Amino acid sequence: MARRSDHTRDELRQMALDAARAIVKSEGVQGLTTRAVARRMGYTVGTLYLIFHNLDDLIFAVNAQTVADMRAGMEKATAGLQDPADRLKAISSSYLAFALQHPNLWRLAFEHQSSGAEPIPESITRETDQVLEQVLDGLRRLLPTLDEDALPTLAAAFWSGIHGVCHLTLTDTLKIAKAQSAHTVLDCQVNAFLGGLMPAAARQAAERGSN
Amino acid sequence: MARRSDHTRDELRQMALDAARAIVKSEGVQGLTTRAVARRMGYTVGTLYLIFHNLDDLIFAVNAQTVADMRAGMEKATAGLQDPADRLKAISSSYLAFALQHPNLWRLAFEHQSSGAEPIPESITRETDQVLEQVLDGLRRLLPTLDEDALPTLAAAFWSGIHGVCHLTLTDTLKIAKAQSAHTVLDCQVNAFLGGLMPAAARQAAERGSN
DNA sequence: ACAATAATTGAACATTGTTCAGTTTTATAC
DNA sequence: GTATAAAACTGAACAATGTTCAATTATTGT
Repeated sequence: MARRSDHTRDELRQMALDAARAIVKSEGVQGLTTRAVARRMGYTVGTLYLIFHNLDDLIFAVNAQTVADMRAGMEKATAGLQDPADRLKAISSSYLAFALQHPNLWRLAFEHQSSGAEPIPESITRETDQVLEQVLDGLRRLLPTLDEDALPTLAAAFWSGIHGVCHLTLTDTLKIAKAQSAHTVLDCQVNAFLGGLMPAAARQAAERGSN
Repeated sequence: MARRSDHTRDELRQMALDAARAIVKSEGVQGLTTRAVARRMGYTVGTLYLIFHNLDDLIFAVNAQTVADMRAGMEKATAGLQDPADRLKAISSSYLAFALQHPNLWRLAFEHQSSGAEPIPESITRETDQVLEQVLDGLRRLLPTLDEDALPTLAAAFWSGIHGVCHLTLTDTLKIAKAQSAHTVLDCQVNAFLGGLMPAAARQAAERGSN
C-alpha cells in the first residue's frame, strides 16, 4: 500500500463529510458542489470519486450523519424522563430544535431526491426507524389498552404531525415568526393529538371492560 | 406590434407552464430544464427568457398553478358540506389525494428552494393563505367557544399535521404502503387532533360558564 | 416597397457532475 | 540502494446545465 498524503480513506471520507456539512450550513444546498467540497478538503474533484460513487452518495452520507445527530439529540432530551407523555414531548421539541438550528441540513435530509433510482441507504432508514420506534414506545406506554396493531399507524401520524410543523416552518409556508411561534404551534399540535388519544383509549378500555 | 408565430405572450406563457407541468409529472423535478421546456413548446431557450425572468420564475408560476389547483380541489370537496368537522376532513383528504396523484408537482411546490433570495411571490402565498383560512374557518365553527387569538396557531397546527402526512408519504420516510395506508394515517391524525380539541373546548367553555 | 419594430434564434459563456489516462508518491523485493 | 509494482492523486476533458445577447427573421405601419 502507498499513499501520498497522510490521510487514510476513512479520514478523507470524514473530511469530505465535514466539508459538505460546513458548506450546506453556510451556503445552503445550492452551494453543495463536488468542486466546492474538494476545494475545502484541499483535494481535487477526482479524489472525491475515489471515496464516493457520486454526489448522491455523498449527500446520503451527510444525511445519515444528520439523522444520527438528530436521534442523539432526542436520546439526550429524553434521558431522564419516565412519563411517556413527557418523553413524546421531549422528542418532538428536540426534533423541532434541530430543524431550527440546522435548517439546511434538515432540508437536505428530508427533501433530497436522488437522481438515480437508488433507494435510500440502510444507514439512513436505520436511524429513522429508531426514531419511529421511540415514538411507538412512548405511545404504547401512554396507551397500554390500545391494540398493538393500531400503534404503527398512530406513531406514523404522531411523527407526521411534528414533521409537518418543522417542514412548514422551514419552508416559511405558514407565516410563523420563526423560533418561538414554531414551538407554540408544535405544542398545540402535540397537545391536541395526545389529548385526542386519551379519551379514545379510555373509551376502548371501557368497551373492553363491558364485554 | 409584430409576431412571427400566432402565439401571444399569454399563450406562450401558458404553453410553457403546460410543458413544464408535463415534464415534472412524467420525469420528476430533475427533468425540468429550460431546454426541455423550450423543446416541448416548439421554441428555443431564448424565447423562454422573454416570458420568464429565469427558471425560478417559471417554477414559481408552475407552483402557483399547482396550489390553485389544489385549492380548487378542496373547494369542490367541501362544496355540499355544512358540518365543520366534515369540512376539515374533506380538506385534509383532498390535500392528500392531490399529493398522491401529483407527487412531483406537490414536491416542487413545497420543497423548491429559489436560488436567488427572491421571496415567494404573492400569487402563491395568496392561495396558501386561503387554504389556511378555510382551515381556520372550520375550526372556528367547530369550536365556537375558543378564543379568536388561539385560532391561527390551531389552524397552523392542523395544517401541519396533514401536510406532514403528505410529505412523509411522498418522501417514503415512513414505510407506508402508498395510497390506502396514507389515508389511514391521515384519518388517525385528523381524528386524534380533532378529538383532542373537543374536550379542551368543552373544558374552556365550562370554565367560562363557572366564572 | 420600405423602413421600423417586434419576435425569435442560436451561438457563446460559466458552471455543473463525471470520467480516466496520466503523473506522482509510497511500499516492497532484490 | 535501485527497480518495480501498486496505490494515490491530479487535472484535462466531456456533456449538460442556466443565462445572455448580437444577429436574424417576420410582421406592421406608412
